[in-house]
Amino acid sequence: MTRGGAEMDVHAHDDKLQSSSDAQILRAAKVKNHRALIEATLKTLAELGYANASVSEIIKRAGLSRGMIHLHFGSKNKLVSEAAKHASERYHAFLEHCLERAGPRAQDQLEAIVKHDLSEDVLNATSVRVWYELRGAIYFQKELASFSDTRDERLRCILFRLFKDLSLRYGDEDTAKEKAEDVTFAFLALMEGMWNDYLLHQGSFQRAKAKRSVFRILKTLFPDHFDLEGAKPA
Amino acid sequence: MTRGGAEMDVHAHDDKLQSSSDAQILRAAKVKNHRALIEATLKTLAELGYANASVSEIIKRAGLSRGMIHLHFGSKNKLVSEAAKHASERYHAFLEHCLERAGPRAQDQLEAIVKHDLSEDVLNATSVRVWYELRGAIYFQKELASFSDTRDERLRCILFRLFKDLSLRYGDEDTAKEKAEDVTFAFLALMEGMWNDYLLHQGSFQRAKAKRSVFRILKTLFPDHFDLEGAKPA
DNA sequence: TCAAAAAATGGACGATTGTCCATTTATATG
DNA sequence: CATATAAATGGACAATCGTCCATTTTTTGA
Repeated sequence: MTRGGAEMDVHAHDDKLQSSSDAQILRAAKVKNHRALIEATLKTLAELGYANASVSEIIKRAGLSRGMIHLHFGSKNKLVSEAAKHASERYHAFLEHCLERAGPRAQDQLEAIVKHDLSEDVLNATSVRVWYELRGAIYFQKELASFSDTRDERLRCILFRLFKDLSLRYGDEDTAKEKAEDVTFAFLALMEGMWNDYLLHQGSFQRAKAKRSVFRILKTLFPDHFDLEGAKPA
Repeated sequence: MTRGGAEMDVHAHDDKLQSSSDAQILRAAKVKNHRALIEATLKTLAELGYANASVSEIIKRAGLSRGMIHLHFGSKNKLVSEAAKHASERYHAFLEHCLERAGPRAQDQLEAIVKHDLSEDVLNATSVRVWYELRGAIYFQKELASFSDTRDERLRCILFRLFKDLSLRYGDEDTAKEKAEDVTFAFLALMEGMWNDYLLHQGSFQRAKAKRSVFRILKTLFPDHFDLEGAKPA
């Protein structure tokens, strides 16, 4: 943290001779505007989509002037990257929070993940739209991949561990491992598919139905550990 | 079909006095160019995404001149709509073909749907990218929804019928219906999630693994009718 | 309090967007 | 073959894009 936090790194046209000491100075207004730009970017992505999220629309929502994007981030693409990073970190942090709050058993942790992914904090019009747009934009703005990739990989690892833990109660090591692999893959696809469905049918999407649907799959896979409401009580 | 096929409807600035008889004349070159524009649009969407699929890029791929889009479709948005319609119909037609070819049992039909959705004809870089881009674009080009909506609804009905058919072998009418509802919902989400995953990890995506994953879920739900390879033989 | 430094502004810039139309080219019919 | 009509062309057009920078405004420190 000697450099005062990476988030304050203003773009450097020639970053060979970064005038060291100056970087320490943090003015409150600057960091506020920095964040305002990121929030405005996410807002714009949600409201207009990546294709229509222009500099003009972003600064309009941020209530700042045109030059601020170049000043703070160097380019619009880099701003979008920072916004993606921010959104990813926020998702991740909330997920960790939910996992910590939940019980220690594998089925409790899994229930927490399902309920997290279908909660109004995560599955809402803004977040899901942003997620969809940024995902699509990875294709022609490769650096966006890094954020979602690390997060997805971490979630995948957690899920695999939990599913393997449960699967071992139903069979031997080898079959449990194979089962856990398949179920992890399917579970991730299932949750992402739910997000897609939410995006497409925001008016008629029913959280309760979605939840019951997921838990029915889990109940069928692990009948001793789940029912249609979630993890079975101890 | 008296008007020579709706696809030849050139935009009409004032369509009050459509000079009837002229519409009959179909020149081969015209319909060819019409199709070329639609194919070029899909190609551009796949290669550059919705955000970068400009008129210039589309006509470059079609090998035609700038004015053709306005001449044939009236506007770029209408061209994109027609392209979406075309892609949707192609998907639908191929699915129906697969269903007809498959055996009559519910498990055979379901196996056909899974294999169709994960086949190289459907799950390929071009088609999936186009699907993703058009889906996202629905948000700010509402008319795009109509095509995917009707198709999705039809698929949903087919799936529900098949799943209910199977579920009845495992329980009474009421529980079977509820199970079928949940499974239909989950199955659709699962397949869409697979498409998402394919899009994001085209390099490492494994069809076989995806297929096994889906069939494992189906096997767990309907153990008498599926194994890890697909429908159980008779 | 006042010069120096940092931060923010808003317009200029060339490039590109989608739309449209005056021409040109190709085809069909008398 | 000549003429009418359909089809295709490619540039003009205003609007908007992202980038950048000469200014102005604000804050800092002696």
